[in-house]
Amino acid sequence: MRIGYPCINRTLRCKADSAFRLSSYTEDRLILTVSSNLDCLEKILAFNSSKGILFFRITSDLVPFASHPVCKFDWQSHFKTRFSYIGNLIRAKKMRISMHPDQFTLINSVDRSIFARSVKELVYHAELLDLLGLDATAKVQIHVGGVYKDRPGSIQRFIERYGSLPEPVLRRLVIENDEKYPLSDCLAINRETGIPILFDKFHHEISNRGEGIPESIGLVSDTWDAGRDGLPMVDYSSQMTGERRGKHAFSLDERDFSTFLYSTRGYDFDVMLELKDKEESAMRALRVAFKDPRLVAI
DNA sequence: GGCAGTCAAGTACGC
DNA sequence: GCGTACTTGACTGCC
Repeated sequence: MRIGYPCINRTLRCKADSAFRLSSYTEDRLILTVSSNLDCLEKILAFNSSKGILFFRITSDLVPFASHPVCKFDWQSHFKTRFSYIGNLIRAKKMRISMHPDQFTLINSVDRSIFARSVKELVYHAELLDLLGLDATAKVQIHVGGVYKDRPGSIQRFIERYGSLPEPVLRRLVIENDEKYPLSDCLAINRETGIPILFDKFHHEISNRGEGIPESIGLVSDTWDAGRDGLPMVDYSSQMTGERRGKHAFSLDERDFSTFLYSTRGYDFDVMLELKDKEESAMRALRVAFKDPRLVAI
């Protein structure tokens, strides 16, 4: 088990997700921004490694507009050495990496042009992880997509479109249960496609068909090929008290996390903490999990 | 230098 | 049909 957090580090005074407006796009601006983002990514990874945080989600903004038609620049070749260097660092420290394209990436959109743009976006994510030299255990997670007032039809469209995705995307893509498509739907999609399921504990608590947390972890674990995909990934958050249902908590609820660790003790997986205070919660989670035999030691 | 409007992309929901 | 949440900051133009 590795423990991690997504995209942003609040301790270090640097950002790996600096971006700029489309209207101010120039090749020079892109090079400057990506260069600075990569420097910061390296600093974050070094920080994480020193704290025993071995799981990290790299921001989709690392290369702004990478999948947009405005970007004609061969950033892949230009930054090849930098990517390779950072990838070596990740592998040397035995860190796990994921990425999460945002809500605009939709495999099952009824609009084919949205699907086409989504494929470009997925290819960008896969290329980035390829440039880092990471194997297929580095995953790209997405949601199943929209419902479009026809759940069975939208699931079927996902399955059909999935089959047409390029191989570099297929080897990394995983789906995540959410309010719209709970675990049972994801499992049905897995049976047709073989796509691994990333279990989101928080979304599962909001939308489920009565499956308990340990049972669910067991079910999703079977969708990951240990040799190729690595350990299952799990997104962890809890409800912010007194807020709208579905709002992520600001910080780790140590008691809830401790209960979660205990109840899932029969399974091994990597945990991504989706909490606002990022590395702060990750470091607290590591202290909570200190004696857990699953924890990967640094 | 500071302020406030605005920012690539989509869906779903409430009014 | 429109505004807003999702999620959040920070870019950018303007004073």
